[in-house]
Amino acid sequence: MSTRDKIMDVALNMFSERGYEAVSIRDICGEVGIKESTLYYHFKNKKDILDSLIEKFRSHIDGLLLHVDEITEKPAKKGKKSDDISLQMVDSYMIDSYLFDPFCNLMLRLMMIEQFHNEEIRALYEKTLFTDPYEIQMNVFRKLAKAGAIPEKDVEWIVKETHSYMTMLTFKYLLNGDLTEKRKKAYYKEVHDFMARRFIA
Amino acid sequence: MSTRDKIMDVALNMFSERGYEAVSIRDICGEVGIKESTLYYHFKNKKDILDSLIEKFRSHIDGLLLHVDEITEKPAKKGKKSDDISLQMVDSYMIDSYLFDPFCNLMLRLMMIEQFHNEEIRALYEKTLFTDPYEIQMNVFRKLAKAGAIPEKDVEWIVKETHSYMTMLTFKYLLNGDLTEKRKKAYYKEVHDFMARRFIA
DNA sequence: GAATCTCCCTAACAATCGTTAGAGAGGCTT
DNA sequence: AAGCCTCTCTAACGATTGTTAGGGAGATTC
Repeated sequence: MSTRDKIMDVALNMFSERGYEAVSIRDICGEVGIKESTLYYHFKNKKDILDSLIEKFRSHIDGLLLHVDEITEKPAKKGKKSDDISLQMVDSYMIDSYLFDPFCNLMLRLMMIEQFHNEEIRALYEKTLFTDPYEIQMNVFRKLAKAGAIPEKDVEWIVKETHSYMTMLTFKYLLNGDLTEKRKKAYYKEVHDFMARRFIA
Repeated sequence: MSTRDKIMDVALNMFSERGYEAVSIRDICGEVGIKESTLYYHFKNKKDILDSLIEKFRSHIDGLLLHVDEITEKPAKKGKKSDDISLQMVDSYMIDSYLFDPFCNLMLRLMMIEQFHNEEIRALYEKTLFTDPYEIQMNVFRKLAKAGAIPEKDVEWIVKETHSYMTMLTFKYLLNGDLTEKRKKAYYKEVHDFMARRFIA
C-alpha cells in the first residue's frame, strides 16, 4: 500500500471514531510512521484528506449503483419464486458490498459524525442512507409487481416497511459500536426473518 | 438562567454540532460572555460539562419513563377504538416530550457523535434510541392484545414494524440536519399515515 | 555525468488548547 | 466593623495545533 493510501486508511479509522477535528495531523503521522511534513507532500492540507476520502467514497458507490442497475434491469423470470430478485439484490449485493464493507461502514460513521457542520457531507449522508436505498428497493419491487409476483397497490407500503426495517437495523447493528462478526450476524438474521415472514411464509 | 445553566446550554449546542473535542473552552465562554476562569468556577474541567449534560439527560428521561409507565398501567377501556392508547402514547407523549424536545434532540445528536469513543455514551445511546422505545411499545401493544383489540400472535411483528418505522423516521428527520418545523411536520405526517393504515383503515 | 524528480527528513513558526494562581467587587452573617 | 462566601476578573503556564522552509538520499531522464 502506498504512503498516500496508508494515510487515508489511518485517517478514516481515526476520523470515524473521534471526529475530524479531534484527530491531529501528528496522530495520523504517528500511526502511519511518517513525519508531518511528509504528509504535506501527499495532501495539501488536513481538509484535503477528508475531501479525498469523500471523493473515494463517491466513486465507490457510483460503481455499486451501476452494478445494481444492471441486475435490476434483467427481466424477472416467470415461474420463479417471487423473492428471487429481491433477495438476491438486497441480501447478497447491497449488504455484502455496501453495509458490511469496512470502507463504506467507516465512511457512513464518519458522515454520521460530520453531517452537522458540513453541508456536502450531510447531503451525501442523506443520499446514501435514505434516498438511494429507497429508490433501489422501489425499482426492484415495481419490477416484481409487473411480473405479477405482488399486487401493484401493495408496492409502496412493502417498500416502506422493508426499507425502514433495514435502515433501523443498519443504525442498530452496523453504525453502532464496533462492526463485529456478531453484529453482522445479528443484522443478517433479522433481515432474513423479515424477508421470510414477508415472502416465503 | 444561571451562568451554570447558560454554560451547559451553549456547550450542548456546540457539542451536538461540532463534537466534544472540536469545541474549545474559549468557544463556549465567548458565546456565554464570560472569561475562561469563570467557567472553571462552575465546572472542575471540560469533561465535567459533558458529564453534567449526560446526568441531566439521564434524570430527564427517567422522569419521562415514569410517566409513560403511569399511562400504560391504566386499563384499556372496552368499546373504544383499538388505537386509542397507542396513538395517545406514541403520538402525543413520546414524540412531543422526547423526540421533538430541543434538549433531548440535541442530546441524541451529541450521543450519536460521541458514541464511538465513549462507552458510557454508547450504552445510553443504545438504551434511549433502541431498547427503551421497543420495550415501551411492547408494553402498549401487549396491553391492547389483552383487551382483545389485536390478536396476541401479531403483537411481536406489529411492534417490530412500528418501532422500526419510527426509528427510521427519527434518523431521517429528527437527527439529521436542523430540527425545523418542516422536518417535524414531515415526521408527524408519515407516522400518522402509518398508524392510519395499520389501525384505522 | 549533470540535472531533474520523487519522497522523506529536521526544525521551527504563530496560534490555540485546557487549566491555574491570585486579586477584587458585592452581599451575607457575626 | 470584621470576616466570610459567591462570583467574576486579569494574566499567564506549558502543551499541542496546522503548517512551512529547506535539505538530503535515491532513482530517472537527458
